[in-house]
Amino acid sequence: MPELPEVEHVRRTLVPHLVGQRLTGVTVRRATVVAGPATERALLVGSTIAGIERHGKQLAMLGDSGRVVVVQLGMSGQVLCDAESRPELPTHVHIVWRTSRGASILFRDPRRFGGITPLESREALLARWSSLGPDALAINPGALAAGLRGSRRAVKAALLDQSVLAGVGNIYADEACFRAGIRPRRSAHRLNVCEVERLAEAVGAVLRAAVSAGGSTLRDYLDADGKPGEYRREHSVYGRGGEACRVCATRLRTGTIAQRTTVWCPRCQG
DNA sequence: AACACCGCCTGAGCGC
DNA sequence: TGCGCTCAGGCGGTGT
Repeated sequence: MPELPEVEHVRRTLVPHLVGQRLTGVTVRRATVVAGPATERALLVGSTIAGIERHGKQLAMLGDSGRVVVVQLGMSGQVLCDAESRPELPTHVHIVWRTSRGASILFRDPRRFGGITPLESREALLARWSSLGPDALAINPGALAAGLRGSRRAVKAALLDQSVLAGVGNIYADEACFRAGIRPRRSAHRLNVCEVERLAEAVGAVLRAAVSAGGSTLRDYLDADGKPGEYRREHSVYGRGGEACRVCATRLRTGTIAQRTTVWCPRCQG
């Protein structure tokens, strides 16, 4: 489940493969993953990739033509660089680009919650991203307070709202609430200044730790050793409902907030 | 107008 | 062994 740290990790690993490279061709194996016409021009064929940017969970490949391709990974999306040509493609590969260096760039997305959105200009990208809140890695207490102000819903629901804060998903929302000592069901507008400050610090700290670890879920995926639970060791609450809190040993509670499974410590999160 | 909620998808994990 | 069930969740669309 890619959230901001996993998407940032993908961005960083993609840069050396793509930036400065020209896209020489594309194979569209499933056109429905592309919003609008899946033409070569829209998919940057003939363009040299000038940079790869990220805002929240969205990736954008910038072509020197000025055109842009936005990639959203959704639940199960991957962008894979396949230098050597394998005999067989993995399953659920929807788009394959070829670069001037002879590499293949695959967009794979089994559940198809993700997708590709071509845009005609960098201005269109900025317009698109302006409807998102500030990037969660750069969040500060003032910006978070502005996003929570006047919202009566649960603080976790607000954290998951990409127009409030871009990049937080279910895992890191729970982890951030735990770190801040805030019960996720609290009404957002009832947090005091001190609590908003703690929450902003917690969101940043949790995400930075995950980014430097290469993304907790992604690393789990890359290991591919069939070793379940390896990455869970890093999480305080996510996926640990019913188990003992690592701080106070109280049994962690599970519930549903904003249609998402939510785990919290009834003692640490007052 | 803010917010809740649905439905899209596949694979893992489970009980039988 | 294998079947059928539940669960996982980002996010656009629709309902209240």
